[in-house]
Amino acid sequence: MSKVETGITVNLPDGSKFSLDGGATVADLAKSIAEGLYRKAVGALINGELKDLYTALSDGDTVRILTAEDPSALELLRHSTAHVMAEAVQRLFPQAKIAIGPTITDGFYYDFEIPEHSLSLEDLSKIEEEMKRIVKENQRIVRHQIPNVDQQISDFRSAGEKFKVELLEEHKNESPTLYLMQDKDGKTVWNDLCRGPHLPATGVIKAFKLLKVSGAYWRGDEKREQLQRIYATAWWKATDLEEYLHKLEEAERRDHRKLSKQLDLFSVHDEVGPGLIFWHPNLATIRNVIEDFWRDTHRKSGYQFVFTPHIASEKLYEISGHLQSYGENMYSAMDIDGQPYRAKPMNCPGHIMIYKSRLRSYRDLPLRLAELGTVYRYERSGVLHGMLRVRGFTQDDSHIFCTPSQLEDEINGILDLVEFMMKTFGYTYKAYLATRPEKSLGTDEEWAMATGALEAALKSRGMEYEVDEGGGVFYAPKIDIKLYDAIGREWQGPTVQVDLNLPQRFDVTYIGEDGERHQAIMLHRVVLGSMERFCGGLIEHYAGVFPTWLAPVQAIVLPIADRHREYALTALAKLQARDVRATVDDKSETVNYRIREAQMQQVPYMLIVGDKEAADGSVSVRHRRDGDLGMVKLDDFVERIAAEIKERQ
RNA sequence: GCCGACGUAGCUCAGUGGUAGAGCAGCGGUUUCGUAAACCGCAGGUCGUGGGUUCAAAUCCCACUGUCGGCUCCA
Repeated sequence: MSKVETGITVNLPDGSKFSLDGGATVADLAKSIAEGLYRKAVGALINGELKDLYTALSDGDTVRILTAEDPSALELLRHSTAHVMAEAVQRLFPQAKIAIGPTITDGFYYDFEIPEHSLSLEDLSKIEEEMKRIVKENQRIVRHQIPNVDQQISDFRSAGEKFKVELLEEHKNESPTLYLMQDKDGKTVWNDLCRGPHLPATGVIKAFKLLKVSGAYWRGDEKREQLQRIYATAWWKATDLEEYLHKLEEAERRDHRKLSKQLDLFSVHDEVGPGLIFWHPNLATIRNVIEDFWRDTHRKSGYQFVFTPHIASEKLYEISGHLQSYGENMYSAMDIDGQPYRAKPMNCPGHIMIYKSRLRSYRDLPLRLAELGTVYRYERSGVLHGMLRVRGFTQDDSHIFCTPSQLEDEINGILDLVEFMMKTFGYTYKAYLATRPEKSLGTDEEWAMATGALEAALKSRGMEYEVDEGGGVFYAPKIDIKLYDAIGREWQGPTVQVDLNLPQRFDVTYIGEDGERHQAIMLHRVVLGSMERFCGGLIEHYAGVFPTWLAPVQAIVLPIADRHREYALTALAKLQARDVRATVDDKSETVNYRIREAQMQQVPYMLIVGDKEAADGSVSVRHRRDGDLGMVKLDDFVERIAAEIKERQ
C-alpha cells in the first residue's frame, strides 16, 4: 500500500480499516483480504446498502462483503434468479416481452407479455429446465452504464421491448444501467434494464423453484396491458428451499376452507351468492364465545353497546360522504316508498346518529359506543376468498367521541384492550403509525394534532412501532397493528383512526366547560376487524386445534359398552352443570373408532368410562395432544377443565 | 371486473368419444369392545347450468355460473 496519497481507506465490519488503490472495487477488496473470500464473494453491503461485487469503493465507506449463503445476500440471489428466469422465458418464447421482475418476500416474480401463448404449469417446468442450463453455463452478470440513452431506447424499440422503452424514458436522467448476461467467451447473450445490484455470475444460483403463473397489469393499472406473471422463489441452500416449500404446504394444511370441511365450520352457497358466509353450529359456538369475551372486555373498558339498522336512507351516506368516496363498494339503492335506501357499508354514521340524538356536554365524554355491526360491501368477484374476503361481515366496531385533551388517554385505552385481546389469542404483533397521505382532507394543524396524539400514546406505553409514511387514509392518520400467526404469517389486525372528516360533515359537537360549542374528536377502531376474517384467520392460526375455551366440544364422554351409558350420562350432567360443552358418544362403534373420530374433530378431552370408572366415580382422561392421562375423579376433572376454560386456555 | 386453471355421490378422488366407479361418510343388521378405523349388506350421481358437434358426449366446441391462483383494494 504505497500509494496511500491517491488511495482510499474503507472500514470493515470488525472495526478495522483497509487501504486500497483509488477506484478499487469490492472484488479487489475481497481479493486483498483473502483469495478464498474473493472466490465466495457475491456482493457487499456498502454503508448498509446492497451493492454488487464490481462496485467501486469510495474513501470512508463501510463495507461488509457478502458470500453466497449469507441471508443478507438473498435479495441479490433472487433478483439475479429473476433475470435468469426472464432470459429463459425469452429463449423459449422469443416473442415474449419483458416488463419488470422485482424481489418480494421469500422470492421474486417477473412479468411478461407473451403474444398468443398462455403460460401453463408444464411451461414452468420447461422454464426451470432452461434456467438450470443458464446456471450451468455460469454466465457472467455485468453491470453496464448506458453510454447513449437515446440509442439504447431505439435499440429497445426495434427489439419490441416496449416496456423497457417506457422505463428507460422515465429514468433517462438517472444514469441508467443495463445488466448483461455474458457467456464464457464474453459475448453478451441477454440484457435487461436494471438498477441492480446482482450476483457476479449465474453459477452460484442453486435452489430455486417456479411456483405459479398469474395475471397482472403493466404498472398495476387495469387499463394497461394484461401481463403474465411468474412467481418463484430462490434460496442459497436446497435445504432452505425445502423448508420454504414445506412452509407453503403447512399453510395449505391450515387453509380455513379445507379445515372447515373437516370440522364442519362454515359454508357458502351458489343459491345464496358468493362472499356470504353461513356459520355452522361449531363455528357459531366459537364466535359466540369470542363475542362474549369481547363484550365482557369492552364493558370493563367503559364501552356502551348499541345496535343500528342494516339499511338506511341514502341521505345518511350523502352527509357522511360515503356515497361519493365509497360508492363503488356500496350496493345499489333499493326503493322504499319512493326513497332510495342502501345497505350499510360502515357503522360510523349510525353511531354518530346516536351521539347526535341529544345535546352532549363535555361531562358526557368520552362516549364509547360499540357494536358488532354487520355491514355489506361490494367486492369484485375475483377477490373473494373463503371467510377472509367476503361481501357481508360483522365488524367489532366502535367509535369514541372525546375532547382533544382526552384523545391520548383514549388511544392508550384502546391499545390496552388491543394488547390484552391479541395476547389472549396468542398472536404476536407490531404497530405501524400511518401518516398523512398525499391526497387528504383537513389542515396541517389537524393532522399534526391527530398524528401527534397517536404517536404520543405509542411512546407513552413504550410500544414499538414503525412509521408508515403517507400510509394513512384520506380523512385520518391511524395506528395499524399487524398480527403474526403461529407460522409467522402476517395478518391485518386492529386499527385506530382519528377521524378528521366526519365530525365536520355531521357537525358532531359538545358543550364545553366554557359553555361554548366545540367540535368533538372521533376515533374509529376495530380490534378483531371482522368476525369473518378474524375467525377465518384464527382457524389457520390454530390449525383447527382450538384451545379448550374456544373448542366447540370441550369434552366427549365415551362409554366402553352399553352398560356404561348411564354413568356416562351422569358424567355429562356434571360437566354441563359447570358450563362445559360436553357430549356423549355412545354409538355402536368400537372405542378406538370413537376416539379416532373425536381426535380428528380436535376435541380437547376424551373421557373413557367403563366398569372401573363407574365403580370409582372416575373418568379415564385422554387429551387430544398428550394422550392417555390416566384415571382421575370425575369431580376433579370437572374442576380442572372449568379452570382451564375460565383462564381462556 | 381482468388473466389462467378447475367443477364427477355429503367428502376425497378415478374415469378423455361407446352401459358412471372406488374409499370414507350415511342407512340397516351383527358385534359390547379399554386409548387413532370391527364385520356383512343397502342406498346414493340429469357428471355445475344451458346450447352445439356426433350414430353416440362426463369426455370435443360455445356461452353462463361458481370455485381456485393472482392483479387492485381492503375488515
